[in-house]
Amino acid sequence: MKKSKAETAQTRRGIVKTASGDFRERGIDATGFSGLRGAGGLPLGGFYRHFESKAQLVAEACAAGMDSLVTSCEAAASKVRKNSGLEGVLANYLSTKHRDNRASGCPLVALGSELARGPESTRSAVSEGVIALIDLIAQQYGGARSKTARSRAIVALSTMVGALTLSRLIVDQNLSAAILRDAHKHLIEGFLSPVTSSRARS
Amino acid sequence: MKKSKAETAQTRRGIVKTASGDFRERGIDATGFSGLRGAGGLPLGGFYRHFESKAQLVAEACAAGMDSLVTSCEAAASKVRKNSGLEGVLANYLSTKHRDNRASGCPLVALGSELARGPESTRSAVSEGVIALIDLIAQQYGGARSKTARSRAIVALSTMVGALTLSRLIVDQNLSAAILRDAHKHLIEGFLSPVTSSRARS
DNA sequence: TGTACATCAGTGAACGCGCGTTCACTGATGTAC
DNA sequence: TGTACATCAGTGAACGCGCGTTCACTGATGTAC
Repeated sequence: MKKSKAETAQTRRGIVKTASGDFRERGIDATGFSGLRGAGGLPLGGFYRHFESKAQLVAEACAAGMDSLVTSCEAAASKVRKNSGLEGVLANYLSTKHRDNRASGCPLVALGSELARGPESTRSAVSEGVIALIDLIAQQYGGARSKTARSRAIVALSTMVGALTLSRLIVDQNLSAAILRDAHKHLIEGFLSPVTSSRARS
Repeated sequence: MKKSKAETAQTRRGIVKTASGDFRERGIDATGFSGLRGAGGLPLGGFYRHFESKAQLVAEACAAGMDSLVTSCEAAASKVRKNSGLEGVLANYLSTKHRDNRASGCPLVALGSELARGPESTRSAVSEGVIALIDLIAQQYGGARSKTARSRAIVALSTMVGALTLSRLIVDQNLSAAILRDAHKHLIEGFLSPVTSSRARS
């Protein structure tokens, strides 16, 4: 039974959305079609009416995941006004809540090592998201065009990704939480004291 | 045909060693027994004379990978004398050579997202390695006992892991290299200017 | 030290299972006239 | 606007494949006496 164009588009969007969460939750390789079947429980075969292959779904799901991360960071950045947007972004990203919610969290951390081995189609979609994040953070540091602001943003994003990665695999819950706390504190302090470090060079 | 105890131990070590590299190169899930077969090309069945399951091999291979990372960082830290050990560690870790050699590189980055979903047996082995790395870096910052040195070490390791992760998946080679460069520069500058940031707090 | 036997590392075929993908089929949707 | 037909989203069984694991078997090693 054929569905209307509107229904078809909705089915497709549902598949991408649920797959995006499923991949982050359980990993790409480890998630089979039986594990995802999007909105309405579409069976195995119908999948190929919407996507050429699993690889194509992976690419779209990763792109969607990065989009939603960028969107939520933008929202967090604009909500906080007393300090700066960075505080809002960090409070979300470097939280135990984020650490414990893989499915709706940062795809870079949830899928990082799988993505690095993935096809370029996926990696280029994710790369665009990374660049958008760098731009967003650089804006908090004084402007997406400024070279130093971009460098600081790159380092900040690296610290965020690394800290969340480590906090997810460390068994000791105290250390896991300390990693998030230390990274948060460091980035905020570094943000409040502009250009201190390079002056102190020997 | 039974082998001598010495030969048996050597076979086992060979399996763990090659598996450790193979897992980092292609991922744990994606590497089947046909893909690894350690020293001497041991066939599928013989594997179970040495290990209870694939999971056990994974845990041992990850532990071995972390051991070799810690060892190589210790060596790098003690080689450099003019600046400090940190410079040596960073020069190795945040290099394009490390980025392009997954099989012999940092397991945290090569397997990070897979490890986070893995069993506790694997994660606790890796956690020990992380703690050893934090200790090693904290020593460069002034002592593994000092609380601030440990915090700085945690942040530094986070930045290292995140920067390498990002540099591996970014498609644009210029940006990929810039990420490593920026992280390296930031950590060295931060190292040379102790305790600047917290004083500048508003 | 020499002999008899138990151990167990290595061999390679076989197992069930879930994967990604293909297929013929269905019937409502959308289009041509 | 009404009818006739082509399109194609969804269905569910089936495909080949490689996975992790098990198995009966082999023969040299290591041990008991």
